[in-house]
Amino acid sequence: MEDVAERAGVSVSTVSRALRGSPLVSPETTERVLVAAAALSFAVSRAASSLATGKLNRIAVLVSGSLGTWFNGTLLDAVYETLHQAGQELLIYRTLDTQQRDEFFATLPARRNADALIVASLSLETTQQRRLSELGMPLVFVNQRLRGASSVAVDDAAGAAAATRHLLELGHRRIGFVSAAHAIDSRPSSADRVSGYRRVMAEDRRAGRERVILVAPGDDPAAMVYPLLDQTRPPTGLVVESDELAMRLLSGLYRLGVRIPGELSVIGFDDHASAAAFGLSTIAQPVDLLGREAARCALRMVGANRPRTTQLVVPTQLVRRETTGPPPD
Amino acid sequence: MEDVAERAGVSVSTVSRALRGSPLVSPETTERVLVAAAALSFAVSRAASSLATGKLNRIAVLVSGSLGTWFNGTLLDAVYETLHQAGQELLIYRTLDTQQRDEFFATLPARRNADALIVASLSLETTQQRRLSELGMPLVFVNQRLRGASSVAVDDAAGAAAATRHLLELGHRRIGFVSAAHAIDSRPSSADRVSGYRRVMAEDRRAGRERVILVAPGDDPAAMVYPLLDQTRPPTGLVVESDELAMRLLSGLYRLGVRIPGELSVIGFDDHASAAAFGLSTIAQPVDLLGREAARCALRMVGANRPRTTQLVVPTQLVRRETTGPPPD
DNA sequence: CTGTTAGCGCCTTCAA
DNA sequence: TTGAAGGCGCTAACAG
Repeated sequence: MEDVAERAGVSVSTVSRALRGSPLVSPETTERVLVAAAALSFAVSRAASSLATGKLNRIAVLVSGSLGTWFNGTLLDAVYETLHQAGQELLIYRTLDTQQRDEFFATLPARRNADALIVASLSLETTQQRRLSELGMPLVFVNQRLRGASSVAVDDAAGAAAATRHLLELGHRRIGFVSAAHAIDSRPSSADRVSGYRRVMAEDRRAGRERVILVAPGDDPAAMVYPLLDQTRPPTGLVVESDELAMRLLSGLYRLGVRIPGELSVIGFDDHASAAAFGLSTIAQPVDLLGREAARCALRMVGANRPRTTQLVVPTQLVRRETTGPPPD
Repeated sequence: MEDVAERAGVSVSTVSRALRGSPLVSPETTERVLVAAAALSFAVSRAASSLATGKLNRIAVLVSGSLGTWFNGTLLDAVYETLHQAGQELLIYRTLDTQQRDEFFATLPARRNADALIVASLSLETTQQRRLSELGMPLVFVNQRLRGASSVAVDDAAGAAAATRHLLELGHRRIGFVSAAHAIDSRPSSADRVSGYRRVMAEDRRAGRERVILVAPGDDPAAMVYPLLDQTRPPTGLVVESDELAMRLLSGLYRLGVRIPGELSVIGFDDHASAAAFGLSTIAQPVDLLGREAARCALRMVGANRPRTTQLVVPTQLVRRETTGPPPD
């Protein structure tokens, strides 16, 4: 910066100000500084700048599971977009399993290393929540509502309810729910979705008995569902927790020769990028909106002196495609 | 840090050393410092630390296109994994279109803001390459070989050649290549894949005339391919540039009633996460290996005083599934 | 509008 | 093995 100052014939303070476009510097001087900086291909050290100002201009996101997941990818993309427009950078933390998660909470690497932290879709224990609040930095939770904290969440229960009602309206009575029973890495959404299904099954007089089918991580969902179809009163419709699971189920059932939706209707949840190609009926979840709003919320809290917490719930939408139809007679 | 020093009854220098596990500090002192730091829930400011040492402990990745892409997601995941093990953080830059890319090259936000930059899969113009080398930081290119620079790349040409040969061996003679003709955001891989196909078609005496089918961004690939099947000498096999394109093509053809592989064999490229569900034969591309090696290479260059450049080419693998078979008689 | 003067919090000599 | 002193590069407050 000294070099630039010398070349432009001004002081370093002026260079500093000019480079940040301060109105306190005359246009001509600013211009001169910019030219000098370009000539020397100079760039401000963000580390030094951060040290002096106390602002990192960087927001961290903690995600659970692979970054390549449809959900995580879409979310990060939206977060990036919003942060980028605000001139902020994106720092990523990822935890794949409980061990990594414990490590994260033990060391809290985000502390003093970002201006805010967005916590995406992971169920936290009470101790972990407390640990986060000790962080002393703005926190935004995605898909998890916590008292006294900011959050943006999809209305999972309402979405699952809508899916269930969709099948009821098509004439289905025996409707099951298929869930992936992850212990680790379980999302709060998961529980909400089952409960939405349960509520409708309990309250709607048309509905038969509820039935939840748990699929363990390595299992083939089709192998779990297929035997049920031979029973005397088989389910005619299935609400599946996520599109990913639904697509695995469908491709398995197709191979076993099950006609969809002739014999069995299937509706997913997410509106995964590949769902359209599968013709999968589903409950669309606006993950990009989720990411955008989470980022906005974080930016807002960073800007404010006394940050206020806000809670936002975004709606889902039924997408009718080819895997749901009337039940067999 | 002062507080910690006081609480532990030592100087700040000792705290600094102890916190980084320096062997110059006696075990008891170290222990005392660690306890004090934990009690005060103190964490080192990376900004200050970076300013003093000149190391950011952060590596940036520049990706083109959405982070939610299968390729980008998988790559970032592998990069993250490797960096995390080495105690480095991941900073992300994304360019969606030419405008954003120009902006990136104009401002070079990564300069002095990361210890190294990994440039993932984008075709660079000569001026952009030069601009990057002016950055004065270690550079690693993914899927793009540049003279005098480090790179890790998939052998795209060999992969496409293997796909073509696979069809030839099944008995196909009239084999086409389907490509997505993106102008912007074109990956270097794209060109290599066509050329691998071309080479085999030219050199293998069994092969008929080559035929490249270009699909523009918004187009329905099935709509482009379907009319060809009515010609007198229709293609019986297609090598498709990417699994994503292949899956779009397949789902379209299924709807039009084309039997795969009865009437037409289709082979993709990537081994996309959903390829197995589609039963898609493909050329598997080890993107995770690519990411891991790119990160390792970056770490190596950051560690070295006089960084040496290295070039690595990783192989692909044929995955036979249900979309390729013998041609119709 | 511009220059001068102190730090920001940490790390690295150099001395003890 | 530990402490003291200076500086990393930038910004903010205060003069002018």
